[in-house]
Amino acid sequence: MSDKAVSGSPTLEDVARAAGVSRATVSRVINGIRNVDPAIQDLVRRAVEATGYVPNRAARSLVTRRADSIALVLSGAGDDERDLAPDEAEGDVFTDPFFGRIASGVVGFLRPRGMHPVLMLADSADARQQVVTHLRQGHTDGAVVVSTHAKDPLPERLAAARVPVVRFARPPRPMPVSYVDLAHQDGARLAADHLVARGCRHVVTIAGPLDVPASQDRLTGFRDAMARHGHPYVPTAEGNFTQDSGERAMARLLAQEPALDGVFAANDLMAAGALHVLREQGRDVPGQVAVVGFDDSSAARASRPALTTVRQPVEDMAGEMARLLLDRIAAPEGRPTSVIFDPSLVVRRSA
Amino acid sequence: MSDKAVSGSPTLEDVARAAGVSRATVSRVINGIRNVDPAIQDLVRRAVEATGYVPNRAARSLVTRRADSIALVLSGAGDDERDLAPDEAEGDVFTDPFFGRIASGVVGFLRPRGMHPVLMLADSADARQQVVTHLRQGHTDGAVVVSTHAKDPLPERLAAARVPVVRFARPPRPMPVSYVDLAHQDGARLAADHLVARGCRHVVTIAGPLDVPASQDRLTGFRDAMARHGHPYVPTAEGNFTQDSGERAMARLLAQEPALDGVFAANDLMAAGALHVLREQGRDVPGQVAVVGFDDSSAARASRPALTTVRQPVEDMAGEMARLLLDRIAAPEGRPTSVIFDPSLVVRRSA
DNA sequence: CTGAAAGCGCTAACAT
DNA sequence: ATGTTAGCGCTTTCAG
Repeated sequence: MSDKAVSGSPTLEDVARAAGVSRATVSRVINGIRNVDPAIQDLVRRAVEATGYVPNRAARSLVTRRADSIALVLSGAGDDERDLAPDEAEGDVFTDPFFGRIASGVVGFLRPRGMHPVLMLADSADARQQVVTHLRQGHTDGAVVVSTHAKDPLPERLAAARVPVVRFARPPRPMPVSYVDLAHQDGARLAADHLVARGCRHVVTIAGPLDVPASQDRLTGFRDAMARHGHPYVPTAEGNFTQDSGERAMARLLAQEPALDGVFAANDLMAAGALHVLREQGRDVPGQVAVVGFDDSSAARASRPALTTVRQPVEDMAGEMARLLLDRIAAPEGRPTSVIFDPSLVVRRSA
Repeated sequence: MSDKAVSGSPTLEDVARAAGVSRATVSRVINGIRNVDPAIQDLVRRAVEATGYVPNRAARSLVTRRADSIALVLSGAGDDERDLAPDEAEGDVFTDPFFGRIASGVVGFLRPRGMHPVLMLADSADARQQVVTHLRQGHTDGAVVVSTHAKDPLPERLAAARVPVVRFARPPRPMPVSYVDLAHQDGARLAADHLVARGCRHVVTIAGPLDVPASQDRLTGFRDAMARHGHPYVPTAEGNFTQDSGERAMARLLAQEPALDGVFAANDLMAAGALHVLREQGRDVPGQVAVVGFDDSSAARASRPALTTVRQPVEDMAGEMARLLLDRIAAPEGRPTSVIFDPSLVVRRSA
C-alpha cells in the first residue's frame, strides 16, 4: 500500500498519466460508467492501484452537488425549550436504549455502501434550525429522523424545505413524509393472546403517553384483543415510557385491582418498573402475576425475571429507513413510502 | 427567510455583487479575517443577510483541504473477527450505556461550533480498514475513538497514518496518542472509604476484565485503599463488565465468603447483577450487604435499590476529547496530550 | 485595505 | 469509445 500522505494524494490527472489516457476516461471507469473498452478499464484500474489513488470527495461533491452522506437526527423536545440543563436534555435522548439500536441499524446498512451517517441532535429550536440549514446547504443529502416527542416540528420543516426525509414511526398528523413503523396493534394482540393463554383472568395495562400514535395503537390493539377474549374492560394507567412512570402506574393499578394476575406494559422500561413494584408488594412474578413488556430492549434481558416481551426489530427498521432514504435521494420526485414491520413475541421468564 | 432551493443557492459572487465589492472581500469577512474596513464589513454582512447566503462546504474543503468535520468511531473486537452475527456485534457496541453518553458529550461540544460528528463503527478488520481509508482521504479531519476492547489496533493505525486521534482511556501499551481518562484508582478509593465508613467488615470486589487498564486500576486502587483501612485481603472475582458476569461473580464470592457485608463492583452493570443474586439469596441490600458500583450509568438509577456508585463524568470527558482533537487538528505537530478527570461518589440506596 | 486571477480535483457536456 | 473543455464555489497569493 502506498504511504503517501493526504497532502500529496494522487489525483485523477496522475492516474490518467500513468494509464496513458485522459482524465475523463479514468473518471468513467471509477464511476462505473459503461462505454469503456474493457482493456482500457483494466489499464486504468491497474494505474489506480499503482498510484494509490482515492477520489477527493470535496471535488466530486462540488460538481455533482451531492454530499454522498446522510444525517441521522435525533429530535427531542417539542416547540418549546424544556427547562433542563443541556446535558440532561441530551443525556435524555441518547440514553434511550432505542438510540443504540437505531444507530446500529443505520450504520449496518450504510457501511457496506461506504457511507457513514452524520449524527445530529435537535433538541431545541436553535438546534433544529441548525439542522435544517445544514441539510438545505446540501452538506448531507437527506435525513433519517427519530423524534422522541409526539409533535416534533422538524420532519415537517425538513420536508417543506424539500429535503429527503424518512421518519421512524408514523407521524401524529398525516403529512407527506416517508416512514417506517411497526404493526403495534398486532404486537399488543400477541401480548394479550399470551396472557390469556397463560390463564390470566384479571389483566391490566400500563399505556404509554397517549399523544404518541404508537401508544394509542398498542392500547387499542390490546383492548380489542382482550375484548375478543371475553374481557371487555381492561384497567389502564398511563405512563410516559420511563421506569419511574411504570412504577407509579403499577402502584395505582394494584390499588385499583388488587386481584390482578397479568400486566401488559407498553414498553420494557415501564414493565421493569412494574416488576419492581410487584416484588416490593410481595407478588411473585411469574407465579402470581405475569408481566409482558414491549420492544425487547436491553432492559428486557436485564430484568429479573427476564421479561417476556413483544419484539420490535428496531435494527431492521432503522436499516430500512436508510434504504428508503437512499432510494428517495436517487429519485426525489417519488411519492412518500412507508414500510410496516411485524412484531414477534419473545417469551422469557416473566410471563 | 429566503425560500431558495438548494440548487439555486446564492454564491459568494452574488453576495459580492449585492454588496458592490469583490468576492475576495466577502470571503475575508465571512472568515473573520481582519484588515477589512468596518464599514465594508457591515455592508457585506447585510448583503449576506439579504441574499440568504450560506457557504458551500465542498467548495471550501476543496481549497482548504480540510473537511471541518470529525469522526466518532466506536471500535469493537480485537484482531480477529468474533463469531457473532453482524447484528449482535453491532448491538453489542451501541447497546453499551456508555455509547449514548459519549455521543452526547461529543455532540454537545461540537454543536455550538457548527459541527457534527460522523458516526463510524469499526468492529471487524474490514471496517477498520474502511475507517482508516476514510480518514486518510480527508473526509474527516480526525477521530475520537472509543475502543471497547483492550488491544484494539485502530488507534495505533490511525496515528501511524498521521491522522489526528484522541482516545477514550489510556492505551494498554504506551503509544503517542492523546487521550482522556478517569482517575480510576481515586474512584475505587472513594468506594472503599465509603464501604468502610459504613462499617463493612467483610468486603469483596467484582473486578472488570484484567486486560483492560481501567479494570486493573480500579482493582488496585480498591485493594490499596482497603489495605490502608486495615483490610489487606479482599476476595476478588473477575467479570467482563456484563450483568451476567456480575451475577456469576457474585455467586462465587458468596460461596467463598458467606459472611460478606460489602461489595464493590467495577461497573454498574455487574453491580446490578450482584444485586439480583443477593436478593435471590435472601440478603437484604443495603441492610445486610452494601453494594457500590462504578460509572453512574443509567443502570445505577434503574436498579432497585438504586446504586450508590462512583461517577465517571463521561459526557464531560467526551466533550474534552472533542476539544483536544480540534486543538490537535489546528496544530498537528504538537505532542500528544492527556486529561484525567476526577471521579465522585454518588450515594443512593444500595450503600 | 481591496481587487484580480489562479487554481483546488472532479464531472459532464460536447466533440471527435 | 475516448478526449477536450468548461466550470462547480471558494480561498489565497499577488498587485495595486
